[in-house]
Parts: sequence; C-alpha cells; structure tokens
Amino acid sequence: MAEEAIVPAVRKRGRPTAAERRAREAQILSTALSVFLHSGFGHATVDELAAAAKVTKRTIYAYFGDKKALFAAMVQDLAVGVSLDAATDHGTLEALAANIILRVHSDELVGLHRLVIAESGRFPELAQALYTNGDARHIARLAEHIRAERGVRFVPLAEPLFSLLLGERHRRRLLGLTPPPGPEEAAAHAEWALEQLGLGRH
Amino acid sequence: MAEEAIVPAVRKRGRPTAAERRAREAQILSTALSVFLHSGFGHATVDELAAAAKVTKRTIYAYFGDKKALFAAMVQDLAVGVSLDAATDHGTLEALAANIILRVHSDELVGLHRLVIAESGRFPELAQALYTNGDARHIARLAEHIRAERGVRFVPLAEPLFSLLLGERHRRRLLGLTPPPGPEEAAAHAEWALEQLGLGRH
DNA sequence: CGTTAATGAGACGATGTAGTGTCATTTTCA
DNA sequence: TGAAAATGACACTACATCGTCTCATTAACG
Repeated sequence: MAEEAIVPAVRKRGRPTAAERRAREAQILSTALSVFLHSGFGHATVDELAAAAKVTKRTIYAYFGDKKALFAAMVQDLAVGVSLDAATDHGTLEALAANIILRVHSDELVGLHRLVIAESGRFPELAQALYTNGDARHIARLAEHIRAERGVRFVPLAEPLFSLLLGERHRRRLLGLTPPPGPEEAAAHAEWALEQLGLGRH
Repeated sequence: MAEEAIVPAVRKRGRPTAAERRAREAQILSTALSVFLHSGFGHATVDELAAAAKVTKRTIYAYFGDKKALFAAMVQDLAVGVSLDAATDHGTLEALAANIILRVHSDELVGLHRLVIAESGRFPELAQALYTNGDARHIARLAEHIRAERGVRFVPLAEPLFSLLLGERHRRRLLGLTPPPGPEEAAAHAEWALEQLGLGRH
C-alpha cells in the first residue's frame, strides 16, 4: 500500500548508513506485504519481491535469509501495526462498531486473513499472532465501550456483537464474492447489530 | 478420507467398461480432495494426485485436461455433496442449529473453505459455488425451520442466527487455532445463540 | 587515504514439477 | 476374431524459480 517510506527510496550502490539500512529493511517489509497479498505466498516470486522493493535478490537474502523468513518477518512486523488505530478511542459504541466493520473489510486485513488462512498449516504461529492482534483486540475494545456506555452486565455481549458485525457479509468478502461496505452501510449495519442484541440506544 | 470407492480399486491395463471408467473418475475426484486438503493447490503435485488415486498421470490428463481443471471438477463435484444431509430435516430448530455447527466445523468443510479462500483470486467461480451450496443452503434451512416452529415474522433472524452459530469459534477454527466442538458443546452453543436472538424455546 | 562492507547487475546451477511422447499390454466392441 | 480404445510404465522436455556466485562500484570507516 504505502509505496513511499519516510526516507526516500534507496537505490544506489555502496555501503549504506545505519539509517539507510533500516529504511531499506522497512521498505522491503512494506512492499513484501502488498506482493504477498496480491500473489499469495506460493505464487509470489523472490524476483517479484525484490523488484517491488527496488532492491536486488542479493539484498533480500542478505537481510532475511530466505523467502519463508521474509514472510514470517513481515507478518510479525505487521502484527504490531495492524491493531486498531487509536483514533476511534473517544467515539461512541455505535461509532466504534461502524469503524470495526470498515476495518475488517479493508483490503489489508482481508488479504492478511486470506494469506494466513491459506498458510495456517505451514505457519501456525502467524495465525495466533494475527488473531491476537486483530479480532481479539477488536472484541476487547467493544467490551470496554459496552461497559462504559451500557453497563458491566452487557460486557459478555461483546463477542456475539463482533460476530454480528462481521456476519455473512464478511464471510462473502473473504471468499471474494462481495466488495467492502461504504461508511453509511457500515453505520447502518452497526446500528442493526446493536439492536439485535438489545444494545441499541433507547 | 474415503480411500475405498464403491467399486473395488481399478488397477489394470486395457480398455475399461463404462462403469469402471465412472468408478475411476469418482476415485480420482475423491482422493484429489484429500490430497488438496492436505497440501493445498500449489503444493500438491500431479504425481501425488495420481499415486493417491492409484492411477497414472496419463489417465488424469486424459480425464480432466490439466491440474486446474481437476481442481475445479473436484470442487464442483463436492459442492453438490456438501449440502446438509437430509437426515436433519425432521428435527427441531435446536437440533438443526447444533447440526449445522458440527457440519461447518468438519475437517471437510473447513478444509474446503481454506482452499477456496486461498485460491479465490484464481478461481472466483468456485467461491460462488461453495457459498451457494454451503452457507446459503444452511441459512435457507434455518429460515424454513424458524418459520415452521417460531412464526414467519422471525424469518429475518435466520442470517444473524447463522452468524452467531459460527461465531468466533469458527473464525479461530479457520485459522487453525481451535479444534472442532463436540456434540454437547455444539448443542449448548446452539441454545445460547437462539437465546441471544429471542428465539429460545420458552 | 586506503581498506572493506554493502550493494547492483545479472548470470548461473540446482531443483521441482507440469505436461507430453512412446511403447507394450490388456480388454472392449463390432 | 480382429481392430481400436484405454491404460500402465516411465523417460523426457520445457519451464519456472529458489538461492548462489562473480564482478564491478560506491561509500562508510579507521
């Protein structure tokens, strides 16, 4: 997604400074994401990964060892950044719910889930990392807001609420059958889900 | 899974009868499932598929053309058989719900979903087939039973009910993080889901 | 300023695997 | 009974792609 790093793209020979080295590493990890998301682990070639990062294969192998290690490093790196942006922290439960819907339908998260589901046999630990930093965190957020805005006795509804927020729409999205919803759709669906569980604003 | 076909394994030369041909084709499709489920589309080799079906590559190519066509034929073939067994037709809504939970957690359906999600970019039509013959059919069954046992005004709850029946447990199952539930767990969870939506037996 | 680390460029070897060709063999079908 | 279909066995081609190697080049570092 983000083709531009903080430091301008490094593309020259010679020994790099420490900062350049870090920038290059970040650049590889970042572009690897989009390549893996687009092609999957099996179909993405190392040449493709190198070209996307504007680096040679030589560098990739020097940095990460091999393709699997790069993949693992990428997912680990992402597991940190994937968590909900704190921007939604101060909204209402309704707003948070709508935001979560938009987030889980994003190309980034959908692609990551597809990738990890596909490779869950070969990279079991990645699935755990993704779930912990993704769904589990979303549910925790919902629980916080429910306690603050509806009362502690409604907290157990956080998980079913999350399930309803995703719903069939998200299953179809994972299968590539439906496009992501727009903001209005997300808001409407959030309201509806809250109603179903008796969490609607009365 | 089912290594034994109805007709004994065909392993001889010479021109086969029409029945033998059909049996061989079914055998290839059946063993292809287990191979693809185990290795994924990319990692499964045609030699592996041939060996599993006790057939030579030559025959596979004669029957299906190429690897992609075999994969497509397999999913098409399965989409028909994957639908709920009619055995649950005469039970209560509670029993149907519990049965659906067990079914969607089965190795077969979970593996199929993983496969199709992984290849959704390359085989979009397979995703549609799987959804239509899987989830969509489950929801339709639920709707029928809800109308018959609870009243027509509750029919719109069929879809959210299905979402709750799957819930986080099923998402974790897809990621390989949780084993399938047992019958008691499934029944308990079904009751709980029905309660949440006001569909519980009172 | 010389040494050396790090890289670009791209050729290269090794390997795995999709798909085909050949030939003998066995069985069906006319 | 004879021709043709279908298959097993398996060598073989074609090709993609992982990972390494060589060499020149540039800049960091002592």
